[in-house]
Amino acid sequence: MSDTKTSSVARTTRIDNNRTIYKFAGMAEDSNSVKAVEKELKDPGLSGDALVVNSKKKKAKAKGKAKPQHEGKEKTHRKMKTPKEESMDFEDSGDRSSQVNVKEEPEEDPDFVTKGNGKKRKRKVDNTDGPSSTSEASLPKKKKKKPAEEGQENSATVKKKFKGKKEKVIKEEGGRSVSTKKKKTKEEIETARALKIKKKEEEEKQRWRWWEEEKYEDGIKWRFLEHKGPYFPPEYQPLPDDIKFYYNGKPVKLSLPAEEVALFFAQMLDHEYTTKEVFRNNFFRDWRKEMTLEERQLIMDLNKCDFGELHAMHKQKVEARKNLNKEEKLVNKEANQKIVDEYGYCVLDHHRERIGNFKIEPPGLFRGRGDHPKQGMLKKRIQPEDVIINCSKDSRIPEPPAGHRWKEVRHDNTVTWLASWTENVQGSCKYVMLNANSKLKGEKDWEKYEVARKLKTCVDAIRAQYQEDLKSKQMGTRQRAVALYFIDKLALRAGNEKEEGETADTVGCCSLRVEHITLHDTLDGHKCVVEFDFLGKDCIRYYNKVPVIKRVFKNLKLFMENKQEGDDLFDRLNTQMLNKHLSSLMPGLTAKVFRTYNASITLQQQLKELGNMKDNVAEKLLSYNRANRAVAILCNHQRAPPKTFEQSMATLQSKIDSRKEQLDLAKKELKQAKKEAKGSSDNKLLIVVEKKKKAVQRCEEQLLKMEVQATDREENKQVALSTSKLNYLDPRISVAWCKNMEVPLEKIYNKTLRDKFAWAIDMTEHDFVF
DNA sequence: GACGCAACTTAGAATGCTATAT
DNA sequence: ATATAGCATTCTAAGTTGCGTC
Repeated sequence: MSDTKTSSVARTTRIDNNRTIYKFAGMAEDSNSVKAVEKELKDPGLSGDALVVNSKKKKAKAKGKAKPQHEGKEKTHRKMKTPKEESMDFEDSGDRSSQVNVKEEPEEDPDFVTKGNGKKRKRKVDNTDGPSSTSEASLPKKKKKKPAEEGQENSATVKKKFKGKKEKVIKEEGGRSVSTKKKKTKEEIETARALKIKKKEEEEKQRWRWWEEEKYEDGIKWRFLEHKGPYFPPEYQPLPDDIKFYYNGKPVKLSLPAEEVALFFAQMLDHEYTTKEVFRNNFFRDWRKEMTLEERQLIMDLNKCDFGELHAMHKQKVEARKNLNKEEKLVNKEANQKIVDEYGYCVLDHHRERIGNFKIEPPGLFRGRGDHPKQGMLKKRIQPEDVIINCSKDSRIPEPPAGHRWKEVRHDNTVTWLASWTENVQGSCKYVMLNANSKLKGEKDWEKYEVARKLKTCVDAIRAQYQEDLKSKQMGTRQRAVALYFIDKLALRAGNEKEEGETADTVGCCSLRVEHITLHDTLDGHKCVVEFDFLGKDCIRYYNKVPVIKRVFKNLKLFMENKQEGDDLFDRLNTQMLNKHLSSLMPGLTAKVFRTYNASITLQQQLKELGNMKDNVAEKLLSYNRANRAVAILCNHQRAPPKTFEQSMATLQSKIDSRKEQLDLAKKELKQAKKEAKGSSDNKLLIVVEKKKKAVQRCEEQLLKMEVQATDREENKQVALSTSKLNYLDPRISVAWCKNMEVPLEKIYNKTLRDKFAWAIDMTEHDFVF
């Protein structure tokens, strides 16, 4: 809501991004040719009795979900997040219709055509069956590794260690000559580099190249699994005697369980959560359950509770931890490392694999997103007696903490989890699973992208089909077609039904309700515009105005007939039906595959459009980020603008300004020098001219770099790039792009990402096409 | 076929760490 | 030398999907 302020720079680019997105995302519109429109006009449409009956029939939901949730126009109350910018607004939508031809592109993509069928086919045979294939052809080409090449990354850490040493030396030897120091540093840097390279090589050698192995038969996830069990958080430490809780102004010594929960609340006092009515009520109810009878009789009103001292103590502790000196921090770090070494790894089929979340979640107050009805409830401490262990029969069974036992030890190799427990707030299962760089996760990820690539081969047929289905006599089929149109065009999530009162009120495609869309016959000169406004996953607002094809528009009108706020838009459709239909069109196809597919294909297309080999690395990276951003906007990946955003933008701008002045000065000097050198053959003067020229050039380069950075940052203000990078973009597209553009991969993938996508980095050649 | 649960992926916020500016 | 911006990592909530059960 506060976003109208967005600067023109950001706005322009965003619109650009949208525009490009729609080039492909609107493909469904393509066939909205004159003919199609004419046909539609002739469409007898909704005269069928069945349809009318259907539309009136209330969905037989056991939970009776379709009750209006808000009287009148209270809609805005649910909007927890800043709206998606007006960028999704109109100017750009004009382009959508004008992009009609471009939208066909994937099929006619020069890449696919010019590369020749043979090659393309071969690639398909090679890769499309991906991780699930056991054929030799599917094995990635072996590559010589070049560990030295990537040697950069750890230098920082190693260097730092040596820096510490250096300082010591200087201190001890006081006035030693500068040259000695420098020499030493150089040597050290050399050693550091060597060390780093070695480490890297070591790491590479240790890496399990599972993608070169055969896949297990269906359903089997491992043959051998051994681990130490999860790590439990430390027991509660009682408050020191001088820290007191007050009720109604009088100090009250709480029982241990009540005190622990009180501290949970006190720790959060700076957070907005603790001011919310729902949070406070839930907390208070659960807190009282932990109290002794006397406590419960005394403490009747949360407003009379004074957590001030507990809060202050907590803040002090945080501060103290921050202010630890180097040695103390190192001690802590080593202690943590020890825990990781002991509990953070498991052995899976002869390989040591990192566990993703080996720590049991500590107790605390539940922090749901948005208006969660359960926010503030007590999340209880998990005991070993709550935990199920999963491992090999013939492995060393993990020992429960002293005096405890496990809830159960099982040996189920059709699942990937090592431990699980049931969480008390929502009653759902929590799992300990492997890290993203593990075989189990990586293989699945690879498979995901292969399914998305397979969709590419049949997406046209599927689109044609749902276009056709828009005219179906069956209401359910029509609804399915419209939903699919949204999912494909707008990358909406499937939208499962949710139990009312258990979670925040959020929706996806299939669970859209009539109040979430507004139909405009015309809006700002566009016809058939659908205005979306709803809260999606994590209560992130989705706001978008989209022109749709006429048939979709007409159907939407029909679906909304005789309905009121709170009623489902697609009352004859749910995600199961939708997915069942999809899987009949292509094995493995589900609603979310469209998100993966559209995200990846957008990236590939954007990279092709934006990239310019002549650009310098900074500009290339800006292009990459823009392509990435186009995807993030499509998928509605938002983030809260960084707290320091305005300020950091201002500092950057002032830097740019001062650099500009410098540049002006340098230019003047160059002019002057040229003047002086003119006619003269004095070598010295010529040299001066050259020098000045270089200075100007340098200035220009730096200025450009900063300006690029400023643009990038501005455009990124509330767009989260990481989510799509991590979950939606086929890494092979990025790897191939880096190879083609001669950009070091480290510039776009950090260490974690490189680790996660090791399979892609290893197998991708420059000619990879999604 | 509704329902609920199990298992797994996707998500943004919170926190931690490091490189860089001052 | 220290502060801090910004990236990386951790955390865990919130989705999707498939399956078994009645």
